[in-house]
Amino acid sequence: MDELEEILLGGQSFSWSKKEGYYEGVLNERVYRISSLKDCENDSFLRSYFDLDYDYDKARAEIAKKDDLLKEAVNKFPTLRILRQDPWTCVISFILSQNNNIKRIKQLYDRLSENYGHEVEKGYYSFPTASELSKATVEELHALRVGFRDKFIVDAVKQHELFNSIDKLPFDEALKELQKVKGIGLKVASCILLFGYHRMEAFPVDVWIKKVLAKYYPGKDLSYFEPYPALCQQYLFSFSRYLKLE
DNA sequence: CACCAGGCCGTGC
DNA sequence: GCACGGCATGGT
Repeated sequence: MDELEEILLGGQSFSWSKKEGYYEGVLNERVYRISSLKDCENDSFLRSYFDLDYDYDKARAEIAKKDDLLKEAVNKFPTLRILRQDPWTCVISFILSQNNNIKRIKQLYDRLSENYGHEVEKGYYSFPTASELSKATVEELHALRVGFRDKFIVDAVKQHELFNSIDKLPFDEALKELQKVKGIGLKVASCILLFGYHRMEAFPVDVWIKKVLAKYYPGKDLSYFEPYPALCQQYLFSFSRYLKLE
């Protein structure tokens, strides 16, 4: 595994595809092709996107001191970072994510891009904006195989202005506000706040996190993971999947 | 054929 | 407030 694989294909973004020796993704109205974090240092968009100005080494060192499991997780995924993604893209991506797997979420993400986004390079389509997705009907979305999530996407589009006010809200209020949209519950709202608004207080609890908490942290309060809840969560998520916890 | 995946909604208590 | 069944789809 190279240093980008878990960051780009591990379930926080669905914008990227692995090619021979590099990754490519449509972001910022263009196609990016990168093979290492070093490729991102001199591009202002990618520098922010990969959160390159944050001291992950310091955070990792402190997290590794908490317990042996986190130490193993940090060592297994030494370059894992939290991406700073576009909020709207995260809203729809994580609505698609419910009761779904990463591979199929990516398929649906690409299908929405090809059908409602616009071409930025021959054969490459941007993820649709709220305005572009407003053209989609429940029936059309269902025909693209999004399943029961069809009406959730339509509701998110209808309430898209709500996502402009999230940044100003305290964390708990932002969580509540996002859940006014059908199909956004606590977990999806947490993912949107973390990956779309870079709210590092978030601690999304999905089936993998549930397994790792039950097995290794029974009865523990989430405050145990302070002051790096989101990062601890992300390391544990990746490690839980790596271990294939039952 | 089951069972599962970065869960949520509606219902019933 | 909490427990439960149902839900579209495709992979294993």
